[in-house]
Amino acid sequence: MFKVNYQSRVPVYKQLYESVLRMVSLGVLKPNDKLPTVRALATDLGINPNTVSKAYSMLEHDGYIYSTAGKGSFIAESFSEDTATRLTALRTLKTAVKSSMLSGVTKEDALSAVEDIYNGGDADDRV
Amino acid sequence: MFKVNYQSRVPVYKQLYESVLRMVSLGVLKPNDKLPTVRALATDLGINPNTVSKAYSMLEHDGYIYSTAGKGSFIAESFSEDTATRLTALRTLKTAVKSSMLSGVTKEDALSAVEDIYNGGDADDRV
Amino acid sequence: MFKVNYQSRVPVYKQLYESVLRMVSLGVLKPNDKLPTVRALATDLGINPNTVSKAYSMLEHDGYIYSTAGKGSFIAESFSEDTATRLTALRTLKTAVKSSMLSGVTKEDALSAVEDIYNGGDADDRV
Amino acid sequence: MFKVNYQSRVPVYKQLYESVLRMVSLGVLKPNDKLPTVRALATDLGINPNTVSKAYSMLEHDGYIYSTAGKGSFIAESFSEDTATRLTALRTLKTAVKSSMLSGVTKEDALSAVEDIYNGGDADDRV
DNA sequence: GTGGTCTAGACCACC
DNA sequence: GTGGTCTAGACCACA
Repeated sequence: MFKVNYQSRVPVYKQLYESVLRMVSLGVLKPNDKLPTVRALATDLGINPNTVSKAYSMLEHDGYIYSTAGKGSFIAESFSEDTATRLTALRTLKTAVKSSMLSGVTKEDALSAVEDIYNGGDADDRV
Repeated sequence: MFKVNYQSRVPVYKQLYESVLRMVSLGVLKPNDKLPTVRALATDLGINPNTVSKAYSMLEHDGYIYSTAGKGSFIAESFSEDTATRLTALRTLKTAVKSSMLSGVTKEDALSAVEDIYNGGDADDRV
Repeated sequence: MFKVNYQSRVPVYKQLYESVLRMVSLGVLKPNDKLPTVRALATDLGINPNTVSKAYSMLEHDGYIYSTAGKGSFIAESFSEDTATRLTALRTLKTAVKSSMLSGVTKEDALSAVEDIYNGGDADDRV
Repeated sequence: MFKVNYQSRVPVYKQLYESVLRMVSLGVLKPNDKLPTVRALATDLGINPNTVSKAYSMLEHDGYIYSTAGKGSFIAESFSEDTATRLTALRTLKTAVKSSMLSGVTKEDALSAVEDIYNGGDADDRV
């Protein structure tokens, strides 16, 4: 269900964090669904339980899941598929903006690109 | 001229690296413009010269600036000269904007995302 | 395993950088092999950990190795995987050998030049 | 007659050093030919006389030129066009070997490439 | 004075 | 324990 890339520079706990967000945005996980226990997921992935615990703590801190001792961790009620999708989309967008900036795209061009799209312009239009 | 956020989890040298790129993207710095000397910028920002040096070294390694001992550091001519890559970057950005729009991201959020990045915001910050 | 020449004008970190590449070219190191830890190699060579770290950082930046905190540094899989570039490199080398032969370089000199480089000699040394 | 690239990472004095070698190998300068004076060349190129002086000192140290106070600097008698050509060719070869090594060419392949060429193999043969 | 390298020693995030 | 970052301070090559 969850996968981590050990060769990646991205910390494992962060990969787990984002995996949960992705699961919700894809509709695989829904509000009040139960997440695997820390130990189960740790042994399943062959990683340290501390790492899983760290990811869950961050998710709880950010209000995306809630945990109750003895029962487990669950997707927060407020964390619907829609909000998850919008959230991940916004993050992807930021990454795209950043890489375009690093490629020499000026701020004006970037802003007008956004305007263009939201005003009905087609992404495939010649620039 | 350059600013760094010491609270950020993003390394100072990386903030400097991107600041220079941003300056060029904003048109403040142009090819063959002289960058502040390593020591001057270090004392100006209140940081260690090594940290500035690290940023400059990386910029040079990546071909964005050129440095010569005894003279200083300068914006490379080839920087942002390649309009072809800039145009493809812009098209990639437009595609990203469009898909984010389809995922429910509002125009305001998209615009502020652009502002964030060009003002030094980090794409990796949790929303 | 790794050796550095402290007398050389070539920076130690660069010697290390090329040593790793040489090790792979010689077949001593293969993809996913673990490199010595930064601290271990530093004490082994009697140099500062920062210097080793600098070499490793550059190797990672250039995609030859990958490092993860808490685990170590490893030879990248993609390294020397690209036989195409290796073949073109070999053809370029042959052209260079031929033109040097036509310029009066003896076979012995050419062979010892190759030995020099692969044994750590620097191409920039004055002859 | 002499040119220097101020943007290059190669020190100016070294560019001058190699310029003289190239001039001899091209037959432009011959044994006992007079080199421009330090001051003349410095003002001509718009660089510091110390830099020219350094280049000349190295050339003299390596036996390629000789200087006599009050008269100037001259190409050494032993430094014929042939030796200059062979010298520069060997240096070019070393550079080529090094870059091929960095591209993943093994030592064996490099050595057999040399053998191939000197045994009559054509550089354009398929590898 | 300029950038480049290196040391010594510290703290942090990650596993 | 592992790599990553930063500081403080030193020396060198270059112009």
